[in-house]
Amino acid sequence: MLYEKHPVHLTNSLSGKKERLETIVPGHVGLYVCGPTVYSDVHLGNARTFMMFDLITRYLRHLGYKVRYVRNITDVGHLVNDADEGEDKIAKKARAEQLEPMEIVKRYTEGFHHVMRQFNILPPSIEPSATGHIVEQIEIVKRLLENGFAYEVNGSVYFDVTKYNTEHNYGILSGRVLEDLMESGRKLDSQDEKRNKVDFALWKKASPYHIMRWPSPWGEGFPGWHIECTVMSTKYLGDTFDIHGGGMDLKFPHHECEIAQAVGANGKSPVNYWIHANMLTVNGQKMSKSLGNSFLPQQLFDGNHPLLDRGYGAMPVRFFMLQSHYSSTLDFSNEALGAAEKGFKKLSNALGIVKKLQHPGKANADNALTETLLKLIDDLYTNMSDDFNSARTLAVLFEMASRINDFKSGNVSLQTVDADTFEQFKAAYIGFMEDVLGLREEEEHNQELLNNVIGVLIDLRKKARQDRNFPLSDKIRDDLKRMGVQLMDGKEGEMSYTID
RNA sequence: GGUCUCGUGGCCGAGUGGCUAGGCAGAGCUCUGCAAAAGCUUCUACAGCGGUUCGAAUCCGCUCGAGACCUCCA
Repeated sequence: MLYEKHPVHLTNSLSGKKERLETIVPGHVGLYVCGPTVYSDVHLGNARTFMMFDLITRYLRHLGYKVRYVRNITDVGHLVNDADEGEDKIAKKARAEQLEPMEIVKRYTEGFHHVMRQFNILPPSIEPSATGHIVEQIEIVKRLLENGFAYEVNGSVYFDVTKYNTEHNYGILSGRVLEDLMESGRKLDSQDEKRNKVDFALWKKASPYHIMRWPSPWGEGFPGWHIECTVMSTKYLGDTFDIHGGGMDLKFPHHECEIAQAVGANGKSPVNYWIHANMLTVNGQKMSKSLGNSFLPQQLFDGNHPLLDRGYGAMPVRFFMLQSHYSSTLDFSNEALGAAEKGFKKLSNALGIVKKLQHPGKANADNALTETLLKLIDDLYTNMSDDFNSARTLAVLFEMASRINDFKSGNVSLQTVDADTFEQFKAAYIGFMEDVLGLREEEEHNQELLNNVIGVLIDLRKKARQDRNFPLSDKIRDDLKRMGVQLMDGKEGEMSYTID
């Protein structure tokens, strides 16, 4: 198997070190990634994280692993803002728009899926939703109460972090020290039900006007902010599974709480390898809604945003993101995207070329060249297996693209490589471009481009007709017709067209 | 304030102590009716100061600068 030949090493956030991937069941990988909260549009920064885990999944599968990829949809928990401030605004707005929560969930889930498709991000194997697992969440809260790591107050249940920390290590992932956490930050409100401010909600009692509510042993309420991930990950992947991923900003408290909940309930550490994707930044600052520097993928495609000089295609953007390592911050800029666009075009052109290249069969192989080509193929795996280094992998692909261009132009004859080597080379280039990196040829003939192209032909035809060069004008019309574009002449010499 | 990360050439970005990252941009050349594409050649680095080492962008310390988390955030 390829994964035996090219064992994967990945940086485990738990240890901070690069470790060799040893899966629980040989040949299988259980992967859980925290999905979006579907109460607003996903922005470009969000998309980056999902793209990075798409890359990881694609590569693991390419190596021959059977990957069960679970990515949730959070549709209850921190949706309705019941924080200290501002809850009235949201409640008012929801009422004003007269929307059911599920209508909102549906709208943004579909929007999210649409964005995923645009970036060629493959769907997960399982996409569970928090509201579909209320029963399981209640069960695990019960177990935490039984095990003494939770307490009930007025119909709400909280996780007892201090108690947990006497037996386990709260902070094992994020490096936080409980005493420090107790000292910093805001103080415990006198009305607060928590015993300590570090405690977090497992189940919240629903206020009379709270719209999302379910019956529970503690009265009507809704689940807390972290419990859904613990439930959905362990339900589908087991009490201990291989890899858990998410954005860097979820490391604390979200992932730390997940560990505490799982350990508290099941008595074992839930995850062997934690992977955190870093943030997309704009002018050095994290892209986020609250800072007002975020934009939506659609705005990126249209160029419809003050930060954008113009629009960019989804594939060049994907290429742009793959040029940096998932664990590094990536700074967005028009200049960088413009450069990426050109770089991507180069690789994309070579992809189109290599697909058409046919080896003549006979060969007088040049050993040095053969070795070089085989080495390049090997480098693809070496770099991807080294913590999914897509940036280095792209560098290898650029080198391969140069070779492809040489074959195409005849600078280097295809006969200097034997057919088998060439087929391997070809398959590797196509495979890594399309299957592993998820980069496909730009073929989205957008309507505007097509219009303009046909416009040029129409102008030529008009000129030809004026010159009474009818053989040419007829050729243009006939050739286009064969492609399904019907030109129609109007009375005043204007032309229109239809496409089949 | 606490914890942590980062600072690479005009721009973006890889870099596991010793070997060219790569892309974009710039310069020259080849090819080309003109372009484009492609090919060849080429220039510009490692925030600063110390230290460890035969040798450091890479390890250690300090200084300066930027950022992330500590509240929902991918």
